[in-house]
Amino acid sequence: MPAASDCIKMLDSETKAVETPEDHAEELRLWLRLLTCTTLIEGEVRGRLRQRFDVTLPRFDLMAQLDKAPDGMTLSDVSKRMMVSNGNVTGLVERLVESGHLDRRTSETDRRVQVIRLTKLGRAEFRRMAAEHETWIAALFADLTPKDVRELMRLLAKTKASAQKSAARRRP
Amino acid sequence: MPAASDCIKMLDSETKAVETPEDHAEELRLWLRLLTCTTLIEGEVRGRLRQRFDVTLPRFDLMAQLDKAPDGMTLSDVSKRMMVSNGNVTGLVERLVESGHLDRRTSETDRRVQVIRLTKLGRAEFRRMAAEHETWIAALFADLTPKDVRELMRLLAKTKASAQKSAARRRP
DNA sequence: CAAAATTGCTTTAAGCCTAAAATGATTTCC
DNA sequence: GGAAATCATTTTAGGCTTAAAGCAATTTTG
Repeated sequence: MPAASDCIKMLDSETKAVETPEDHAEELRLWLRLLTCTTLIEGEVRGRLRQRFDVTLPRFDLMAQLDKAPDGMTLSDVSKRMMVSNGNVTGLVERLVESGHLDRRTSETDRRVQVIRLTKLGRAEFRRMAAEHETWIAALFADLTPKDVRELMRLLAKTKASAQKSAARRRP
Repeated sequence: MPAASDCIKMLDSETKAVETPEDHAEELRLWLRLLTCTTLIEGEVRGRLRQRFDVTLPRFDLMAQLDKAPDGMTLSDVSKRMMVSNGNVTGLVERLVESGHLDRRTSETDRRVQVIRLTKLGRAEFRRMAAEHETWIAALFADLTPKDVRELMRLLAKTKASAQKSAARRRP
């Protein structure tokens, strides 16, 4: 019985627009599971950063971006990389400059642009946190074999590409 | 050269505590990719919910939980399911009761407990949104084959279990 | 039974986040 | 050269989020 109805559905979808709504329950379940995994790990990391270093996850993330860019980044760059809104970055940077972790200066060539860098203090603190952070992540993924990790990387790359394509179709 | 140092490292890790910090760059990259995928999809869903239905993602998520529980849930249940703080749920529920989507009543048997349900309006609106939501998710995952989906489900289940185990070790 | 602990929820303070509008600087294009 | 468009950032308004403290109601325990 299920096999038969499947066949009919497939035939329909190969010929013409299907009236019966397609079943996408599997994709939905996949999305919820993906979200659960991320929320779980993110919450754990957030809590540990607060406990151990009294720092928030967004601040850590921002410093991580800057650590990879010794020559600094513009706010727009950061915003794109972190996939958050522009206004969000403004506030985060404000607080991190205030606390002495970031250095912010206006570009010489374009007075619209702000370039931000880690200060010596900021870099030192970030490195200290990052080292520990890496062990937390390793522990959280500890039960995955190297093969699992590779396979997940591959499938998530495919997922990212698929999602980007779909998102781009609406925002060209 | 890299092979030799790998051997040394492996020997070390099989015999005694290693002085040299282990390399967990792969797990770190995996985590970042997982986070990217989730952020990407979540942002897309958030934007569409706002555009099409003028509703926020947290509200939609809360209604989704209640739609699966016709007899209602307590705030604690919701909080656990959604993996958010208690105080967060209080505010969300307040606004959804206000807008007529939720019904909230104090339990007969335990006056600490609040039971919330979808109203007729809430359920109708949610169903309408959920139907469309499902097609968005399907589109975002469209390039994955059924086999990819199955494999991702499996690996994410393993990831979730691993993360839960690791998280539980620190919060028993 | 009454003190102590737990449970369910709310409040508070601080910060995060978005979308949209506003501001100011730079380019583009007649 | 100057109007128009674009770009980088900030501001605004509203909502989300957390951790921690607080308040009742209930359960546990001596």
